[in-house]
Amino acid sequence: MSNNGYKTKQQQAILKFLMNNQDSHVTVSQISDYLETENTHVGVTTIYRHLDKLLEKGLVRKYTVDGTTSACFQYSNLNAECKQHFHLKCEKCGKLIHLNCSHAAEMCRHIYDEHGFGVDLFRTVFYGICSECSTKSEHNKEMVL
Amino acid sequence: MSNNGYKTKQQQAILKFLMNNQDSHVTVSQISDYLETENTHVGVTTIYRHLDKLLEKGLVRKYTVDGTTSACFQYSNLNAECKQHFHLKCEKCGKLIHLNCSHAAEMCRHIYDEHGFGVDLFRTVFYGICSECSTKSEHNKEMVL
DNA sequence: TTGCGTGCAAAGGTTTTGCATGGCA
DNA sequence: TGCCATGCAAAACCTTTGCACGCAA
Repeated sequence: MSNNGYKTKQQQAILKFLMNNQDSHVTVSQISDYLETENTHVGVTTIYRHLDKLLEKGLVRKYTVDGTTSACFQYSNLNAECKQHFHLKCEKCGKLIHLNCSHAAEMCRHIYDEHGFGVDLFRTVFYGICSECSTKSEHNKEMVL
Repeated sequence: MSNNGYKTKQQQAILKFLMNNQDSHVTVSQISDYLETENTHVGVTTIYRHLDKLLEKGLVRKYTVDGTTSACFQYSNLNAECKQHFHLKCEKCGKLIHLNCSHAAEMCRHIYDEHGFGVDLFRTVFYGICSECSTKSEHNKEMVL
């Protein structure tokens, strides 16, 4: 069944990098480039394969960001709790926030009860600007509606 | 300033197809294939260029769906109202629902007031299963939590 | 030793770019 | 006529696959 497979240097390096960057999303080439600077060459093929495994395990999330063409990945230990709260993602700094909020949960129930739509909390992400970024850029307010 | 550019056959054909399929998202190759069956050949380059323009104008939305590799586009006249309501997208049939719901608006305000996060309603999409699809597939219920 | 993990090269796709030609206004 | 629009080919990317070799257990 190969529950976890072998423990290899490459696997550890990738996972370590992802965990050190939980606050932001990274692309495959960013992972590759970074590891290169650490004198730890890992082929992109290997990176893709590990990300696939991590996705299956629910340890990373995969995003497609606005104008970019390549996929972004972000470490996020998706456990049972993540089915019950929302995810907010800052469009500025990329931070992922796990929001435990009864208001949100209630609204979800409302949408299901009244509008018949079953929201997939695993998949749904709220995009916007986090509090830090919005105070940081008071001068050039962009899209904070 | 080329506010709208020229009106061409290709442009009209693409827009017409998108408007006739507002309920679902389509890929560039689907657009191309369809136009081919209509004996209206339009190069993919042209399709990409028009979609870019339509995106800028806010007349279409761009998605990346689950396991697929190519981008999906969907006609959706984003007007001022769309800044004030939520968008629900069915993962099964692709339908896009504009949800005017005071509960949702209230929750948004709550998230901003209490959690300091300014939700970007233009960008945010709720993924899930719509009422029709959920009743349709009662037997193999998948991810309606 | 066994079999998964790795990395290279190549393939497969999607999207973009350059450039000559076509067509709207 | 003046420009933008178009389409082909090629380039540029991103991602996946095949296969031989490496390495953990």
